[in-house]
Amino acid sequence: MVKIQFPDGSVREYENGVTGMQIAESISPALARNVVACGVNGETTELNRPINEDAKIALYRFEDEEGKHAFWHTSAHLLAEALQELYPGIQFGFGPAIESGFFYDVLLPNGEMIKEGDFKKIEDKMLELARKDEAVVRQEVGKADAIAQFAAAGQTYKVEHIEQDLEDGSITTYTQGAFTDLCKGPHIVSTGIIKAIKLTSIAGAFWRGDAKREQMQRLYGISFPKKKMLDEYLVMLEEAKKRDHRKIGKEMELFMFSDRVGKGLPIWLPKGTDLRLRLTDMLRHIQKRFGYQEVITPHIGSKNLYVTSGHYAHYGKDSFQPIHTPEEDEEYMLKPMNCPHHCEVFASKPRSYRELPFRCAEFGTVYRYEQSGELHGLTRVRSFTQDDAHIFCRPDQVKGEFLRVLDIIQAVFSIFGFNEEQVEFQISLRDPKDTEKYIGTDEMWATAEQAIIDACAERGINARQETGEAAFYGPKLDCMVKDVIGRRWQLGTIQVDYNLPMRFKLEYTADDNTKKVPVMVHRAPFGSMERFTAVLIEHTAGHFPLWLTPDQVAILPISEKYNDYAEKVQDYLNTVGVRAVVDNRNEKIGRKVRDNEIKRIPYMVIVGEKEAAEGTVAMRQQGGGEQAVMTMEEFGKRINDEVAKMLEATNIKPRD
RNA sequence: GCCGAUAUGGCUCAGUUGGUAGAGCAACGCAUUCGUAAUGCGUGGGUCACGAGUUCGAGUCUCGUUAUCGGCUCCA
Repeated sequence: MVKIQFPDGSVREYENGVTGMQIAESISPALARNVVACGVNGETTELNRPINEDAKIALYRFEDEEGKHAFWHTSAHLLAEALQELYPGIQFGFGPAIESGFFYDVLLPNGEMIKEGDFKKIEDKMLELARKDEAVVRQEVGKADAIAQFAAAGQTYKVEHIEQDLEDGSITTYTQGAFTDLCKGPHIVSTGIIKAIKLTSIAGAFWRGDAKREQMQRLYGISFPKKKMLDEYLVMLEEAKKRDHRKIGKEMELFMFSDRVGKGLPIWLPKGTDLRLRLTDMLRHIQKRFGYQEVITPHIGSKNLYVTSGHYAHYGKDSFQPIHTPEEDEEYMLKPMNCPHHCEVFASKPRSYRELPFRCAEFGTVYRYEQSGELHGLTRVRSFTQDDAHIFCRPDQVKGEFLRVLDIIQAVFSIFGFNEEQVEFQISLRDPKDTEKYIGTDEMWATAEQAIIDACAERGINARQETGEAAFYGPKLDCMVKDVIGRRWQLGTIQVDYNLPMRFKLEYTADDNTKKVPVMVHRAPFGSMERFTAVLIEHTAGHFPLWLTPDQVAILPISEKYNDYAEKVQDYLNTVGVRAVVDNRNEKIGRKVRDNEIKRIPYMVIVGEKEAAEGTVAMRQQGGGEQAVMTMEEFGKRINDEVAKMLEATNIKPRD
């Protein structure tokens, strides 16, 4: 017989050979919620593996999302249990499982602080407790009892949480050993299968995310059922860090920051600029085919412009403050967005319904005062260039315009090989219960929201819908991607706006000769050149596609005797539009190959006596791929053909 | 902005309990003139982020400033 104790304390018996799945099916749904998976005697196993006598079952399957959640959630409790022993009087906040690992928010008494140097001690204590293999026991408690219980334990944050957020009848606690936590579960059955633990970092976190409340210490950690899995995780993390755009940006000399210029102000170096201009040209080419008209507007604007637009009232504190010119008593701001300028472009002459939609595009550089602690490489900066455009159209044209923008996004993502797993879309809708917060009529909102939903559906985009996330002026669609270590960054956004056209009193003459207010659609499909480049660097690990990469070909002479021929080849290639550099250092060919491999140049051509005599080059593909000998003309054509083929996809036209 | 950590030649990093800086790579020079992931020898290069303080003496200890990193908060 197999005797199994469950999280609620109950014990059941099963025949030998019963599988984890059969056990899960035999118990009540409420209990099964806690039966995430199973492991036997500390060894992980699949749910369908037979379980034999004397098995002490721990419910666990790590690969399963919910299994990870429970495993890491219990690990968070284990952390708290260890901390409680090590630091009497410690206060606990929240301690959930997260995407990779877990954290616990804590506050030591008397202003004491946990330091990174304490990690080893804490990890050891956690492992010591885990080895006791304590059962995790679930218990339902009434609200009054729960408050009394945690008040007695001195847990004021837990008490506050119960009092303010929890309802009587829905409160449960989980106990392992001497530690009891307020928690809704689920958990693994016992702590014994937690075999490898690593505390990863410590950070400040405000209680309830409120910057006005106490700041607690947030301890991050990760745990695994096997030491080997932890090692693999750490190796994976190291590998990911090698793709960090900040590291590669430095290695490839793409961009830099200077303390003297100022934090958050990126400087694009020659190679990075070269790449960015090519990227901009590609987007520009596509936009032209989609009927956008490009404009250029100043980097500053009168403060009144932003007062009119309403941005000053809403976001003034997040902008660089107005510059006062005492001579003429004027105030100017660095432009935090391009929309007001573009409204003025629309208003520059009377508009007819016949010329709508009017699509006004600009690679517009904007300046925003981001909090210093929030700056991050190229992904969060204080000066950046949006691939911005504002579309002025009739309400019935909104859906069509969304479809056209989605066509652009999908085309560009496919050019770079982004797939659905890497890109997430979110539709932000208004909260219909809180209509006061939003401007515009119910009908306008319904039309616009339905237009976004339908447009996504038509283009096969699986978008998450978030109610209450819309801007006060209209619904929007955002596009998110993850960086190397799983942080999410927003790239593109498409937003419907009923507000600005009214504030700027924009109008067009309709077919019935009445004046009507256009709808404005903001769109920046890739967000900013900075963020998009950062994502591209991490996505490609610096191995940019041939058409985009700064140096396409490295020419390696076998010895200095062939430097002249190498330069001749370079001249020819540059003439036919191929970007080639010569490595004329006095080094052996093996060394040159190695160095240029590390520099991530897609093609090398090696030239020596034979090639110089015959006018040929010995091609080598990056990564030790294809090798072949051909004339320099053939090689130039090959590169150009390959580039042309890659860029064919940019010759798209709107489908509707 | 808040919490914590970090700051040493162009890059990556050593530097023991405070005794006045070191390696590898890169750069430069010489030799070599080489056939697909590191040829050898040599040379130059650092106010140890910046500013105060403690001390006979500070890269090392203390305080402040700046920047960066990890989070929190924020993100038009």
